[in-house]
Amino acid sequence: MARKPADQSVNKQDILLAAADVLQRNGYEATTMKDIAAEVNLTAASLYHHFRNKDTLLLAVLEAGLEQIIGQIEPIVHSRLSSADKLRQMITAHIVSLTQNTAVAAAMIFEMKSLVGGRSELDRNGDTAAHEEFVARQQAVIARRDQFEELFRQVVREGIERGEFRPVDVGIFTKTFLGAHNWVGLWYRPSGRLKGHEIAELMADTFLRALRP
Amino acid sequence: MARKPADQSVNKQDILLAAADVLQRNGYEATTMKDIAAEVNLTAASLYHHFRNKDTLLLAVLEAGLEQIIGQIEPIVHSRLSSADKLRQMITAHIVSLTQNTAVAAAMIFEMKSLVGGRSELDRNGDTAAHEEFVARQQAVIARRDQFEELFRQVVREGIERGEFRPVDVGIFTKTFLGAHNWVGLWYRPSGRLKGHEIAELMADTFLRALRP
DNA sequence: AAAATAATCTAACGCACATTTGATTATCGA
DNA sequence: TCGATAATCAAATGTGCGTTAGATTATTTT
Repeated sequence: MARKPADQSVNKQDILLAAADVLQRNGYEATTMKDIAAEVNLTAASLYHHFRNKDTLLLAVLEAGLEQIIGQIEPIVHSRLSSADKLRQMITAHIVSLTQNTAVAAAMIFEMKSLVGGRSELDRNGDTAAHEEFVARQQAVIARRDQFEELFRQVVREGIERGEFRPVDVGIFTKTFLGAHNWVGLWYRPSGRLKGHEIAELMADTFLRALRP
Repeated sequence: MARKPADQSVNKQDILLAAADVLQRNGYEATTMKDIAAEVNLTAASLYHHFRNKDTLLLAVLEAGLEQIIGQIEPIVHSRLSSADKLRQMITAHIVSLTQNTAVAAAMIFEMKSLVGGRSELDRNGDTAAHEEFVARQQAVIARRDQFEELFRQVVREGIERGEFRPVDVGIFTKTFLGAHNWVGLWYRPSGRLKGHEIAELMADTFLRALRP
């Protein structure tokens, strides 16, 4: 089979998107390096030029997805809007983002837990130096996920203090709507009855109503 | 190693519970037959006396979990309560059930999708007879999951017709609170600040408020 | 243009895992 | 009590997958 001569080389970003795609379809364990490589017209071996190993690749997918969404949410928190307006915009941004990249969304939902409790491949081999760096990045992602959640909690708390919202259990209420959001990433289909922003609006209505004093 | 002579034999139910437990911790692909077997003090080979293969075992876990929760919800739907009371009881029953058996809950959330899109091991081997039976059971589980969701939709619709609830998009609203519920199964810890029934109450409050005309 | 580095490939390795085989022990119905 | 069936095991099989080694080609630097 003749090699395509000018098939220009692939970068990490391409691989991350492809990986998210395959991950969404198959889940981490069922996703092979070959699957991911095929998606970008490479061989499995070539991926190791870009990523140390499979676990690191997954981690990079999660990191990228997390930073992307936090980048969208954070400015809203620190704006001068009313708490209600903030929350509405945050909810919308989150859901729209999830529906626009369901691949990354699903990867984050399904694979995040493998960071918390899961045994990773590296656990048994002896490269402790690389392993420790990996564990550190792993914990950083978990911490970042918590910070993300805290952004929402902050706004709910603020709204209660300002008297815009009724007093609710901030932790539970936040987990309630974040759960609803994440779930969207699992059932949303671009071909469905409603678009992402329409779903977002309906859900924002629901939760802002539930917060009315 | 001397065999324990009177270690009485294990039944399918035991295996299903053990499997759900391991599944929760590791996810389907990362769960080995040996892991499950160890949980009930058997060897991997022995599991094949009870289940045709690994896929069938997963399927049985999902079937059992689904029937369990439907059995709890269905009577409420057909009772004489107000729609609001029905919904409150259904929400509570669902969440309490999820928190009482987080193993099965997580398995259902994470592994259900492998029924929809995933490639199962059997896909490539040639036993078409067994394979077709498997596919049939697989589709039955998916259909049953949809029926479960329809029970909730039904009550929301009924409440709107009776004027108890404001008119909402029934499909989206239902997916909203079911998403919130399922999420509970992923973060709930028995050692946490609130018990299952307390969480259930708070969430029911949220959604019933959002439905007020 | 030479040297250095980046990107990719083919081929091979080793291992963990699902599954099969065939034997062994327990239980139960007649 | 005996034959049948259920439940279990140890051992072997085959395969798919992550990963490595080493060579080859492309690109960038000097």
